[in-house]
Amino acid sequence: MAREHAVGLTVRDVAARAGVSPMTVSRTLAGGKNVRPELQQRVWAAARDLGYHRNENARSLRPGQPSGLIGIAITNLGNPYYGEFAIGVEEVAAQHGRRILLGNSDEDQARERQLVADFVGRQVEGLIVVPAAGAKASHLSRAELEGRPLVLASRLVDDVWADVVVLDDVNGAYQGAKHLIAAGHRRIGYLGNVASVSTGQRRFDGFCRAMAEAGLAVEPGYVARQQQTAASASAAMEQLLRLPQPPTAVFAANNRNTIGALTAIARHLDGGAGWGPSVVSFDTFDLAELSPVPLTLIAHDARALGRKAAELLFDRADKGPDHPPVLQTIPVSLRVVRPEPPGRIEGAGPAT
Amino acid sequence: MAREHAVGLTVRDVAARAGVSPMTVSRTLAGGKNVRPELQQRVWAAARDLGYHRNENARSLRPGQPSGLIGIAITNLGNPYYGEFAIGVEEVAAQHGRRILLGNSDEDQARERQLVADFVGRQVEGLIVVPAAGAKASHLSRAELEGRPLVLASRLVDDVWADVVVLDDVNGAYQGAKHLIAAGHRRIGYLGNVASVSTGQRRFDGFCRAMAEAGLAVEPGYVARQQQTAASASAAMEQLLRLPQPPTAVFAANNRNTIGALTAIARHLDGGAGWGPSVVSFDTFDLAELSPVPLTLIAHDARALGRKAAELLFDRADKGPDHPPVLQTIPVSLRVVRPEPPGRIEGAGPAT
DNA sequence: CTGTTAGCGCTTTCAA
DNA sequence: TTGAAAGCGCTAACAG
Repeated sequence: MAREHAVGLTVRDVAARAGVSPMTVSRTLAGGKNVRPELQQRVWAAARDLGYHRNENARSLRPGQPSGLIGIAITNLGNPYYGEFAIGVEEVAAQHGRRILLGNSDEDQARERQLVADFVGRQVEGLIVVPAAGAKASHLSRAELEGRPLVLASRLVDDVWADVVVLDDVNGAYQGAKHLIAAGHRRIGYLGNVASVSTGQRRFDGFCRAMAEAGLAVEPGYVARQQQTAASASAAMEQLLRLPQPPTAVFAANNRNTIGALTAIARHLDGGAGWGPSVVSFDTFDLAELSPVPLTLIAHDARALGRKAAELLFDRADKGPDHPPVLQTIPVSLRVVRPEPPGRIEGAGPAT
Repeated sequence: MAREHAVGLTVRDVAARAGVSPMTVSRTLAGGKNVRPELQQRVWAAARDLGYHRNENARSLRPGQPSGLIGIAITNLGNPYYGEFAIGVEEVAAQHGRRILLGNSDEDQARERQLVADFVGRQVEGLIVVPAAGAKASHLSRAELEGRPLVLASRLVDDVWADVVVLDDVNGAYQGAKHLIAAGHRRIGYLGNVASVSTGQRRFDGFCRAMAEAGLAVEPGYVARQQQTAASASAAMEQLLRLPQPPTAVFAANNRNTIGALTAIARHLDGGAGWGPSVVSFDTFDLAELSPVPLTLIAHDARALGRKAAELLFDRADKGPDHPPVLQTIPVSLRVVRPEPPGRIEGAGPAT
């Protein structure tokens, strides 16, 4: 228990204490292959007494030795969706004995580029990137990554050679829009992400497909696709509510847009309006049950997305870099939180 | 532009290409002190053409060289509160050119211990830890950390020599409870965290103080302090609602408990009950505006908490390890989201 | 201003 | 089964 203010201990310190050579210490700590059990005991005891921690950086300096690090770049950790995603990655990484190097790109390409470069400099064994809006392939090329495996998560980027795991965006949005149409809605608004984010485009595509199949036009005046925050989504929703003929339902393409929409709708109702539009939301979120209007979620498991991303990374390490890229899709499912009351739509609309 | 599948490039490769010595490359990349501008140009060009990334691990191997890494252990990244916290830390760390090594302890002491040990092995320059429930001082001792600075965030741990940044838990809870009492409430329930988490204890203390000052007893039947998840909080709230004399108001000591409580209350109201208890919530959360009952938040800035934690860490690096530990408090403030209608309490309670 | 030498902590040879 | 030597990529310290 003579654990002093230990700093800068090395294998040699442990070796000296155990009365063996540094190599015996190294071998023991690496698993003990070809080391007499008795010596192993001595080494472990010495390491414990001294409070020795193997220097992982020095260890990975040797070529062929893995660094044990995985780099993750996320656009917005404050979004619980990405928080769950990160947990999923971390879970699988920890199972494989790897640690997470985390960066928040804040939806900024320059920052993302910087993060990726730094991850490479730190010898990460692989990268998992949720690409920022408008991110290009250049800083994600194989050359730039020095051959390290890359997994794109949640969002796609053109012309990048990488494994990809995304939600079933197109189909999910299609199902969600169909759900509204089947309930009788004809005037349907759309609140979504910028098109430079692949989910923004894919979900809008699914929405449009359902509308087209039903013979409904996607009115530009009902579409707002620039909202990255709940606050701006709330403002966009208010615009829709102020229209002479507001939509009877709204498709919100992610949790920030849904939260903004519901906030605006609640304010609207508190203001005395007796009526508010139904909502379909891509993504789940807390307190969905409190929705004052009919609400259906396009639900999915963000943690599973993170787990799958990490699994793809480790799979790639096994398969080698030359197998063709994999594209995995995480399923989504409709979850009706507050059903549409019968006959609601016929009488829908603002009091005139 | 001859950027090939570059892997394992070293200063020597760059030096060869630039026609200089490795030291000139090193000096240039380190800022260019005492290197002729012309040579610097050549070096940068060579590095760019080759796609060279400096090996940060090798760089930090040299004693005195900082690793550029900060370790963070968080209990639950999926909680947006901690997501915001992590962003705050990352922001400040990035400003200082440091990168984040992140681990999710999942409220598990063993996992936290493992994370901390690994962070030390990776030569982090400092650690920021949100201690898991019941975490003890042993694995956070100065010896165990080999003298690295430690900041405890959000929660306290006894007998740990570390800087600390916490929310103003006691006073916040006190103000929140007083707010309910001032509104006329006498039967007040409490939903909170386990006492082995310092916030759980501190917030309960503040609550009790306000109750005592008002001459009100804290009825054990109205107190539930074992909920770590929204689901269990919801169940606890249902219990309270089923009491013959349910509380007219509830103090929820964190966001998970509030979300559970509001969910249960909403279900209760949907079930036809005309009445539900008022709520005061420690922590903010999305969609608070949708609360069906009077709601006041004890609000604070989780990102600021993260920023402050990182600042304390860098301050400590300047001040040296022997200055006495600092305890910083992040202020909180009451925010009325849905006010108490006048005369509500007199008639409160279940229909009999 | 530039280059050479040496060594950070660890582990892969290779020899005993 | 154990140890000695060498070297991973980088940069202080010291020449030149």
